[in-house]
This record gives sequence, C-alpha cells and structure tokens, in this order.
Amino acid sequence: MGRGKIEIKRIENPSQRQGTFYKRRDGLFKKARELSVLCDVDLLLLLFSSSGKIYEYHAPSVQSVEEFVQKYEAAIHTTILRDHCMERNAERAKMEKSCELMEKQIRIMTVDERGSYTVSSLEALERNLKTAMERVRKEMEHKIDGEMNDLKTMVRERQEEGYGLCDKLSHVQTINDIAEASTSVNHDLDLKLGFN
Amino acid sequence: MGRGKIEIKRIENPSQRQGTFYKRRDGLFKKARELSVLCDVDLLLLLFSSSGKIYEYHAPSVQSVEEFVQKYEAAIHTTILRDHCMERNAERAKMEKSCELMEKQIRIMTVDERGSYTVSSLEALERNLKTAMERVRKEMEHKIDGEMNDLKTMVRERQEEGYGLCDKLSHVQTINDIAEASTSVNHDLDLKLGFN
DNA sequence: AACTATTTATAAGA
DNA sequence: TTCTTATAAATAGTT
Repeated sequence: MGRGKIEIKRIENPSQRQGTFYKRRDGLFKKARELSVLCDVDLLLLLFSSSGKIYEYHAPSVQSVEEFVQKYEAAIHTTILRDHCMERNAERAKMEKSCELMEKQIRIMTVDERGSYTVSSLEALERNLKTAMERVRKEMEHKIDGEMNDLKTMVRERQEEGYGLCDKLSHVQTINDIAEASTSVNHDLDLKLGFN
Repeated sequence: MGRGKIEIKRIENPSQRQGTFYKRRDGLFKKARELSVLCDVDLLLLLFSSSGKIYEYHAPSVQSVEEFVQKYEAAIHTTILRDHCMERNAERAKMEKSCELMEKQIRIMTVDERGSYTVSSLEALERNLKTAMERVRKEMEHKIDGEMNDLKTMVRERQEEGYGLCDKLSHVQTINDIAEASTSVNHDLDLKLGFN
C-alpha cells in the first residue's frame, strides 16, 4: 500500500524512518482500537520509538498498565512466570541450604554443636584441628622469618646510610683541607654506629 | 477494506465477531511486527479475546513482558514492580555476601588463606584452635563417659535378665517339684555370666 | 502535514 | 477455521 512496495527491514534513512514511524504508529493504534471495539478485546499496546519516546494504547476496558499486566501475569501464571519464579525459588533454597551447611560446619569446627558428635567424628575433628594448628605454626614461622628479613634489610639500609654519611663527612674534611690524621674520625663513627 | 464498509462498534453476531477477530488480530500482529522492524521500535502487544484467550507479541529486541514492563514503568516513573525486584535483588546480594563471609571464615579457620594473616591474627587463631581442641577433648571424655555408662547399664540389664532367668529356672525347678539342693545351679549360672 | 497512486487488509461469502 | 475476491483502508513516495 503506497506508491511502491517496500521490503520489511530497518529503514536506514533517519528522516524517512521517522516519517514512516508516525504513519504506521497511527495506523497500528487505529487498528488496535478498532479490534478492541469490534471484537470486545482487552488490549494493551506499549511502544518505545527508536528515539526513546514512549507511546501507549489500551482498550477502554483496561484501567491501567499495572492492572493489565497483573491480569496477564495471572493468566500466564501457569508457564513463564511460574517457571521463572520457581527457578528463583530453587536458586534461593539452594543458597539457603548452602548457608545452613556452612553455618553448621562453622559450629562443628568451633566444637559448638554439643552432644551431636560421635567419637569418630570427634577424632576426625581433632585431626583437622591439629592440621590447622600446624599450619598456624608454619604460617607464624614464615611470618616471623619475613619480619626478621625486613629488620635485617632495615639494618642494612641504615648501615648504607651510615657509610654515605661517613663519605660525606670525609668529603667535608677534605674540602676543609685539614690534612691531618683524620681517618680516625670515620673509624670512631663506625664504632659508635656499631658497624664492623 | 472489504466487500463493504463497516461501522466501528461491537459486532453482536458471535461467529462473525470471532471471524473478524482472527483476521484483525493477525493483521494487527503483522502491522506491529512491521513497525518494529521498519522503524527500530521496542514494542509489546498483549490482548485477551472476549473468550479469555491470551495473545502476545513483542519485538525481537524485547526479551520478556516483565523486562518490557519494567522499562515502561521506569520510563513512566511508576516503581511498584521495580521496587519489588530491587528488594529481591538486595536480599539476594545480602545473602551472597553472607555466604562469601562464611566461606572466608571457613578458609581462615582451616588456615587455608596463605599469606593473608598478621602475626596477631595468627595468635588469635591459635587461641581459637586451642579452645576448639579443649572442647573436643571434653566432648570426647563426655562421650566416652556416656558410652561407659551405657555399657554399665547393659551389663546391669544382662545381670537382671540373668537373675530373671535364674528365678524362672528356680520356678521351673519348683514346679518340677524336685526339692533338691538346687541353689547351686543359680550360683553356677552367675559365675558363668561373669557377675559380681 | 497533505496528496494520491498503489499496495495491503479485510468483509462477505463459500 | 481457511480461501477467495471485491472493495475499503493504509501508506510510500512525493510535494
């Protein structure tokens, strides 16, 4: 219908697309209204233009979008929505169960589940606690080793700063051009800073 | 369009109304699809026939009625559904966070978080592990005490059964009316069962 | 936004 | 429902 036949695919020319949009939108709304009147149909039509503007039509019998969607959801309730809802509920139940299990695990690991242990589970628990204990010790040693190394590094850095200071001092001495037996000063300094 | 012009008002003849419904419904859906394709329009069309059947069309870009309605409601500043959804999402996020925390706690308690401890946290962990250890020991003692008591009870029950048996035996003896020095039998039985 | 040639939708009938 | 077809209605290209 029109001067020429068109293919049903996106119109790339924006102004042409806009023009066609107005015409066809009006046509669609008119058809929607006619269908709802002629055939006693409850009908909702929502659309967003490509520029983001929103347009809506609903049959006179429809009070609001929310009411209509609720009716839709109630009707479709047997399939999409319920499935979706059940999926969410299953996911949620799974999560809750996993939470519960973890909570229980924590209570067990802190031996806070009085009276619900068997002797063998207590033995297993004891083994686990021993393992954890060993790990704590190793980790602690590792940590302390690390801190020792840091301290050693600090000492070394101080030492180097000290040497730098000595160099500067000796340089100053040279500039002062007092050609005495001044090496003893450096040596004294080393001794005071505890170097050897 | 058609053999004659019609007035746009409810068609009272049911079969004619039904026929028109099919034709115009198909036409409307076709137009809706064409508009969405030609003009890049997000579109949702929901309708209930007068007989209560539901029909739906949405543009390919629309994933679901829910999604579309959310977009609509966001655009129209109505927030009922979105709020509900956000509530669910918040709840879920909270749960996930709590799960994560528990998982971390478990990893920490099993000393499986290599390198992420401070010395003081390791000390605290050690204290907790010692407490757990003590509890395991207490629980184990308690359990073993319990089992001992159970065993004692069993022994006592057996003993009583034994006495019962002896009584019966002696009764049978009495009935058999052999008035001999038969108390020795009971005594032998006690010795065999290991009582006293 | 209006015009109009042409295509498309559909009312009535089968 | 589905098809046919005469006719009404929608709209593409244009102004």
